[in-house]
Amino acid sequence: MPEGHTIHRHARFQNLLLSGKRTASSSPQGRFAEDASVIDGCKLQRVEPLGKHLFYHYRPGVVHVHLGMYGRFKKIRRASGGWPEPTPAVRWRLTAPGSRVGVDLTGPTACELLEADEVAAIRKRIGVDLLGPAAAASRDAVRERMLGSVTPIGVALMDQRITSGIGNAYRAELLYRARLDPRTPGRRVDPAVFDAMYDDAVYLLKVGVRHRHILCVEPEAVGKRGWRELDADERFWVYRREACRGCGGPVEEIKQAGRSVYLCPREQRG
DNA sequence: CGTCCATGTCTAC
DNA sequence: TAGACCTGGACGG
Repeated sequence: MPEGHTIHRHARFQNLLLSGKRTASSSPQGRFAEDASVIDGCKLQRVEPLGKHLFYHYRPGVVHVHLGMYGRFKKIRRASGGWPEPTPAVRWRLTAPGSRVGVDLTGPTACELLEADEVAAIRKRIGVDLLGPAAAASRDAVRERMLGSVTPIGVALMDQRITSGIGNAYRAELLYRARLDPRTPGRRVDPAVFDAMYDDAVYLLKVGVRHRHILCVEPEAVGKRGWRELDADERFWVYRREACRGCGGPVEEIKQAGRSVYLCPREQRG
């Protein structure tokens, strides 16, 4: 489930597990084998999340990981007989000799060892990380950019060059929670509505990091007392739903930049 | 077993 | 704007 919350959660966990340690790297699947051999046995200094990207800082270089649509990490545990046999699809196995836990990465769009200038080029094209330290202070600048344009707000929210971390599910849910039609041109969006939606994005992403799922429905709205109690089908107001959880009306599916956006035409206005 | 679909992004036409 | 990348879960037979 790789939107920004997933990436930050992986970074947090993997930092606790592996940072500051000499780590073993291998590529059972083979496509990362050459790069893995360069960093095998080197100390992992830090795992840095940036939007939907991860940077693994080593002395010889930086491993850049992007999960894309299919990528996932799986926790592995060392038993008495050693580490479990990797499936043939494991692109990167990362473990620390002293630890009982490691990770297997499968299916990423990117898993590559980069030089400093290549990392800098990626940073340059990634906008404000809504889960990063500059999120709150960047609201004015992001509002200027999105509301100073005719680009539909639903398209702008997904543009990782402006803000990073929001994916297709959060986009639909943020727009519903703001009662905003995705097709509304940026310059016609009410600034106060935008500010509330921006703060909501930061809030929901944090909820997602904490609870490991995209959760967009306040528990009280479905008669629950906590986020952890939400069932899988109670997480969304409109995303991939037939009926709007709010008003019960039909959810409309439209395409923006090639991706489906779900909205409640009764409640969301431009 | 097969087919379809997906929370993402890049690239070629 | 379509195709490519690449994996796994849901579902049908």
